[in-house]
Amino acid sequence: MANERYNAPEREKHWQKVWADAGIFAASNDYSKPKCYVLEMFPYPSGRIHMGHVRNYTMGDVLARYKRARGFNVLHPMGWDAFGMPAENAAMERRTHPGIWTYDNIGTMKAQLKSMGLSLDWSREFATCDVNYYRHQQKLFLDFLDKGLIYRKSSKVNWDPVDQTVLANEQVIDGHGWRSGAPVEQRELTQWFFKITAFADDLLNALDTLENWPEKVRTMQANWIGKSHGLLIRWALVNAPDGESELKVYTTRPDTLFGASFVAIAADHPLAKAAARNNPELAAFCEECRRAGTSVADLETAEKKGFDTGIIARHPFDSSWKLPVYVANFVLMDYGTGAIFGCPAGDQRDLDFARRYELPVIPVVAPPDADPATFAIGREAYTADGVMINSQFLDGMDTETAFETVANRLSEQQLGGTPVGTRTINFRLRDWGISRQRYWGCPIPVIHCEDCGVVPVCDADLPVVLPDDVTFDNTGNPLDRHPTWARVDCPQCGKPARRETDTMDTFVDSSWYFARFTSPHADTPTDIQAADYWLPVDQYIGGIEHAILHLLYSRFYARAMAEAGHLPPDMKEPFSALFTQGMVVHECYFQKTEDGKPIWLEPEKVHIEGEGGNRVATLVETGDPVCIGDIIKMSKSKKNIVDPDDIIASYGADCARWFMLSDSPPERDVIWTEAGVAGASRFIQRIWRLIGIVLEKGCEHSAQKPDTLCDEALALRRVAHKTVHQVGQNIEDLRFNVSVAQLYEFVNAVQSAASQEASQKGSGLDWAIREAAELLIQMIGPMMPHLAEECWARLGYNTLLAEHPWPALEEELLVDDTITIAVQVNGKRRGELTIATSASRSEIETAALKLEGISRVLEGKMPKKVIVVPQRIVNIVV
RNA sequence: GCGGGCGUGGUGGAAUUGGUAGACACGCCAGAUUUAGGUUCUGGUGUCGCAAGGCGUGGGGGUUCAAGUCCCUCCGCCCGCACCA
Repeated sequence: MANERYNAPEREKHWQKVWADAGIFAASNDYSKPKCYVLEMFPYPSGRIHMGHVRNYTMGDVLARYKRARGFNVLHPMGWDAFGMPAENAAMERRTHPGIWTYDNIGTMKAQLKSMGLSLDWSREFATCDVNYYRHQQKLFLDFLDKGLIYRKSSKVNWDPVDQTVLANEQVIDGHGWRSGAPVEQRELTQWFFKITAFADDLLNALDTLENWPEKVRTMQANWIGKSHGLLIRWALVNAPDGESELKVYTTRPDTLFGASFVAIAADHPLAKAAARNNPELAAFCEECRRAGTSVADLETAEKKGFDTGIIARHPFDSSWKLPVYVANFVLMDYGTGAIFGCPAGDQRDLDFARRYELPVIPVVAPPDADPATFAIGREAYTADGVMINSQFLDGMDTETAFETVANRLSEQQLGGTPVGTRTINFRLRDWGISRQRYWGCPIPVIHCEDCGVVPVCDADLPVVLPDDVTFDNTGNPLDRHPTWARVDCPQCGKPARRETDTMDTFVDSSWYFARFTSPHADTPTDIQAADYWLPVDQYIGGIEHAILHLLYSRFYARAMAEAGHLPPDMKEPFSALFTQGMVVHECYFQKTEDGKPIWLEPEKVHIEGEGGNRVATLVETGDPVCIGDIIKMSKSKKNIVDPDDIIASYGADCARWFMLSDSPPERDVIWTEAGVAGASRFIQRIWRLIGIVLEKGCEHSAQKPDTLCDEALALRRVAHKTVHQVGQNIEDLRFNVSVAQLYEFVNAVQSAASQEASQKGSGLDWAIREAAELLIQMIGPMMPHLAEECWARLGYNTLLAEHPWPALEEELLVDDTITIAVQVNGKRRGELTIATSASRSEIETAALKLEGISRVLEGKMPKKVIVVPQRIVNIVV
């Protein structure tokens, strides 16, 4: 028996069935138990799972299994982020329905996830395209609308004229639609918006409370929210069209007001539009501005250009000081007021602009160490703080004082009966436009009536169900083309009216799924008691690519849901800890065509020999040479993909899981290699053999702990219990790679103890080896659950390891009687000292000075100083 | 430009948060066993040196009894945002 290999694929299926039949991974509704909610970002059902999923879900599963063993009531659910454009595109290509494609994929991927042996509570599974999910999303929409958290406005959108749909900014590539390739147009459309800006300050401030989030994500969100303190200044205008008398300008640098040499407005600014009506040249310039500037490359190379409108602005502190008003291509309509005052000395863009149009450059802030009399601006603006110069009553002040002084003066100064300057806080964050002209999304539950306007669908009429009889043989939104679906009577006046045919952005679906998992079958969106118990998510795990959108939207949703009574009132942050895992990367292989273009090759088609820089790749079939490319993220286009199914079928899920946890720290990219998988597989067989050896030793499952233990036995117990302690701690800290290393080390220790022939009866070594083996199996349980379960049974247990508590530590074994520490002379290691752990400083010092190697180095010299850090180190200074 | 991160053997990476640098794994070398099939076992493996011993965590400088870890500075790489007034 012991010589047989462990047949992972076969035994894994067995244990998966046993777990499923026992139903042990369903979260309990016993709210008196301590809870732990472990969640990995749910997948989009694109077709098949990939190695990124394997890594993500393995990490979550290790934590879930570990927490369960530690006595927590664990919620570890899974679902599907199932609405979205790919399903519609697939429907168009395959002449099928998006729902059929989506649910097919879910079926496939669910089977794949099950083959990984994840401890998921499948009883809570849902897809966001299930009516029973999106009906509640519609209810949330209506309640948010009622609370004033949703509004409708006309806004500019990216419009793909071929696909007849709105595109998100991410879907516009170099000014062209990512799918159709058509030049994207800007269109004014009336859209629904979520008032995320109402929470801007809270979303920013609360970032400080998210201690268990990566610093990077918090910074990215803070930058995205983009809070700034400034002053709104009203400039009096002369010669403006339509008798316009003033222009509002937002600035964060009112201190530089005396350095102003022009005013600039965005091409879309109402004043610009008004001025352009009687000025074809200006109109053409504005049009040019609108067209440019979609791609990153454009922005980098774009020169600062402007057009003098002929309008004059009067300086707030001196009405005789007249500044030209330009339309400028670098002023954005949707930030601040769409208008700036240009201070060339203090802003690089303004300086570039001023040099081009030969406008004055007046230095107003001098560096603290510069001579104010001679300080001048050359090619670079001075943007840092300093001392005010050339600024009348501000001269000599520091930047901050000057800011305050200007703000105070302008708030007292009047223009047309109201203050010229108002202190303002400005955010970069925009409200979230959620209208999409697509079919495969959650219908927005409102009705448009000619008489009553926008009328919300009554609660009783929910859900607004997507019609199944739609066609995808044309572009645009199939809901618009449906003959009857949109026709409905107005709930208020009863006259014929029309349903909203836009659907919600799919980011809405994923903004509250974590809350729905806490009561997936409730008749209301959430069950407050369940939500109160389970939320927040204790550990959320997913990719960094969601650092802003998904994670910010979810934080907004938690607040909005609390306000609408769907979450406990004090619930704000949905995810108390966030972990962003690295990608799975793989070498890519290619051959070159005659014109030098690469033809990418699947890894299994390539054979590699040699090592390091001498590696040679050839085509398996023909032996033709193959080029080895970079190590990059697994992707279909580069074909550097390894299919999880293939690995699980030949090596088993435990092997894939173990490899994913080994070596690379979880936040860093992991390189998938054949050698690494083989190593993991060898380790599985090694554990299997080790258990065989332990069983042969003959120590019974039920054997009592002997009264006396030999030194070897005691030493093994010490190692075992220390390892249990450390592996547990490292799992909690998500340092899986370190846990893995400790387990390797432990297996080495157990194996070497087990191979000792000297273990006589009565020494207790047999018993200690048996204990160590059982502890080993319990420790690998969260990581390689099938192998562990199999070994657990082999060791004589007829209970499930998956239900077994984490081993209890014997604290006294964590501390050794003796310890070996380094002895340094002048900071260089010259010897080692093994001494009682409890030894005093003077005992350690005496023993260290007596060491042979030390006295030789000292050559009789008297030490000047001896530093003793008990249990750490001795350093003798001569 | 702004922000975040990283730099340790041939490779992935450890290092109790200032205390024996290179744990563990991969790879490689030598030997043993078996030699059909991702074998197994033993030993070695930072570097220079026959050795004693030097030198070693991107470079340089500093603090300290002691620095991979802290400070300054320079270099290199990766990621995110980007005309944000």
